[in-house]
Amino acid sequence: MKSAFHHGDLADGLLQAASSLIAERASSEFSLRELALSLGVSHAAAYRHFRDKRALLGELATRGFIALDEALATAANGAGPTAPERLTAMTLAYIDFACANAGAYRILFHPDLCERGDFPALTQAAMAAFARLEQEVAAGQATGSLKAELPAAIIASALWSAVHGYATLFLDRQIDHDGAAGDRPPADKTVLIKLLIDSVRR
Amino acid sequence: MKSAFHHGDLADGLLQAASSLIAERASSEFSLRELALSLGVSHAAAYRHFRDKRALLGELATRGFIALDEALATAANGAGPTAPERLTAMTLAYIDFACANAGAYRILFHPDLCERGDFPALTQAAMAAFARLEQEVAAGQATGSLKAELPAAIIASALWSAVHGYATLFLDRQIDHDGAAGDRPPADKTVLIKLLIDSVRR
DNA sequence: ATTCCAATGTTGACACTGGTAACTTTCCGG
DNA sequence: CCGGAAAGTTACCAGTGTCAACATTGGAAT
Repeated sequence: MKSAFHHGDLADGLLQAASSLIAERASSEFSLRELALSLGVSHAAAYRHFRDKRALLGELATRGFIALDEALATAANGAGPTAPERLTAMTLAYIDFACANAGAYRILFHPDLCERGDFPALTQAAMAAFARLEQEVAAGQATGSLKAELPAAIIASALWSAVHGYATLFLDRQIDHDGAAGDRPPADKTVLIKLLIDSVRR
Repeated sequence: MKSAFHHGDLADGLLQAASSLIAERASSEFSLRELALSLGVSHAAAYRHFRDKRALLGELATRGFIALDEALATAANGAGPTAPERLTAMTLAYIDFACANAGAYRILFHPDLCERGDFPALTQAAMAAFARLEQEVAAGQATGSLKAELPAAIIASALWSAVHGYATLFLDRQIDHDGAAGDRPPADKTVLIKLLIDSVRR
């Protein structure tokens, strides 16, 4: 037992509690005080472990990007060998991850975290997930199954834009892919992905 | 002089002040109190004109969608007659609008406004902007310049997803299309749009 | 074992926020 | 001219992030 007299590992406890909260309410908003209360600890205890609320958000986002990266890796590993197959699986997994973890996904792009450089680990985790996508594109270009006129990074960011847009529009209830709701446009992630992959195929 | 003994038209004044604030700080966050203060009015005066802060946000978002719709209309009108040309102009205008009006664009998708039905005017404005895009797609299908296998609405929402994703990633500083910044992926809106339009072309 | 210290946690405050109730001022229609 | 509705004010409430001052704990050095 390495530490902790009163709680155990409050830093991790806070992160866990925050994860649960944002998962159950599908929103990225919570207060430090309710977090502390739910752990039976005083409202200021968190400040022994995080400089700010932003710092906690940053750590949460870092873990989120790592989880997202793992989901992408799993999808790619479970798919066939060709780049179009693998990219189809990855983009689909991306959208599914976002929809299944609404609160967590929103935190990845929390406005308070958009100043790059404040949280190096976060930047690194985000870049790692992107690099996985970019590398898959580059591999496809090398094999000849994808267009090679454009840099892999530019193609990858175009793919990212599309799936990110779909995910956020869906989470914000601006589009719908379920039953017929007349008050918002219909959408289809399969169609989006098919159009995307076809547009980069050789 | 139609009315207003103390201020003139506080409802509109508040909306204007909010617009200025979010424009200059490129963020969608502001407090009702600073709004009131900047108009030389007490902090509770706003509640004579808006039930909530949400109501003010809703009105702001409604105006934002209308402005966006106008930007799309202008772009389409200034473009050539073929659907690919027009859609290229519209998607480009969409991204430029978002980047030029960061705060306003964020408000369009503010989490507090995602419950559809709370603000009918907002839903209607958002649907009108989407309808303009969808109609352009449908026109292209009718002329034979765009693929006709898929419903126009599904194609339109795919286009929307892509440009929305690009815009939000850019506003959140997750991608960059300016000089070489090593800490975020490079992107190119022109490439994205070209890929998109080619993927729906016949 | 005793002592000391750094890590951890608590209490109480501060400024700020959105929101409400009760009161006052102003204007307009009868 | 006057009464009531509209518009604005003051005073308050609960909740938030944050900080400083204090208390407690456990392990390390003696």
